[in-house]
Amino acid sequence: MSQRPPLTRERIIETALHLIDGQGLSRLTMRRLGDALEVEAMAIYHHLPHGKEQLLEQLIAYVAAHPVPPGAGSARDRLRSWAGGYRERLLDHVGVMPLIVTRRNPGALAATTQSVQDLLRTAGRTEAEAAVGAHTVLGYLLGTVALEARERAAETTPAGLDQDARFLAGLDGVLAGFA
Amino acid sequence: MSQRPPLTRERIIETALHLIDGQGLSRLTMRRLGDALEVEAMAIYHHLPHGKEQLLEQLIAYVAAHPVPPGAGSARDRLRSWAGGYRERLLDHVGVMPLIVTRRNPGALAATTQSVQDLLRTAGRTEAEAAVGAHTVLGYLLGTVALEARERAAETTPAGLDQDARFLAGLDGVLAGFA
DNA sequence: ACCTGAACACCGTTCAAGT
DNA sequence: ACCTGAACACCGTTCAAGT
Repeated sequence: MSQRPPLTRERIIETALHLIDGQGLSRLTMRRLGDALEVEAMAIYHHLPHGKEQLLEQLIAYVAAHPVPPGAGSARDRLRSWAGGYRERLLDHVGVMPLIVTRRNPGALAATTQSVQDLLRTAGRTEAEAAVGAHTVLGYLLGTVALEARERAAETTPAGLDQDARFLAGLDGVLAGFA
Repeated sequence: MSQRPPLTRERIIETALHLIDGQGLSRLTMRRLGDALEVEAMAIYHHLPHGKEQLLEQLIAYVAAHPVPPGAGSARDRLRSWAGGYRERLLDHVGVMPLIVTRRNPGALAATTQSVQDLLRTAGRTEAEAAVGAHTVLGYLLGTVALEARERAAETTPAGLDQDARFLAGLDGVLAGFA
């Protein structure tokens, strides 16, 4: 009785993410992850033969993959709402931010970057402009989330500072230059 | 003979940084750091009583502290050359980028951010504009360096992509909105 | 004051063995 | 095929001891 669901890659990754969100990246260990999955740590290696390194790569892919969805509207409007959603996703999983900044799994952001670049291209920008624009928007997004996470950790956020408003104001400034 | 220089906090931190630059963050261990300092690992605790956590905090402070220097010229020119130098510094020590994105030592960027904000303020911006501008420029800088580091790790950088030129083009777009 | 040596709890991973 | 148990090398850290 108390059958546990079968061990799959997806369940491993989701459980690992849940563990990071709750206890922080430094407390994600193979042994603790095994406990959370109700399995011995060594069982994980059967599904992720390259061990923890592969697990971290999967986590990066899982969180970082967030391409611009198809849709109507101006490029600027679509980027604004896409960026807002991406930011929320990253803030929900701040614990994996240090992983994204690592050089592990360098292709994980490719699809996301490409989707922004394609959108700008469709909106009439040259290839070069679109490349610079996508890189700038994504750079702003990642960097700004990192800064916000630090502020929240500090608990010294100046009274009345509205992170949401500041993010949107900064984003509009960036988009004004590139979209 | 072969006297070794006295063990100091500064020497510990610089040696740790050298170790990260050469072998990567994951290979920075107290024992290896001790070896590099020609000392037992436990000796480090006499200078950094809070151990590795404190060491990492010091590394963040050491690399992230890069305020805009005093000088003449337009706000935009001063920010351009400051940002270029900061980017080089971060790329020279990419191994610590994941630490900066952690919520450790959240005050480490305060002086740097403040210096940008002051510069914008002096250049005639309102307090609110300066706050948004400083946050946006610093966010762009950190995020963009993280993306560049990932591209370099991938070795799949599209032929002919000039990271320097793209950085400057993106920076000019950002500065156009805020400085 | 400054450093060492031994010890402890914990980590990622290998490998043979179980079912 | 899927999971376990024991073992190995390594880690951060404590603490008593040396000088």
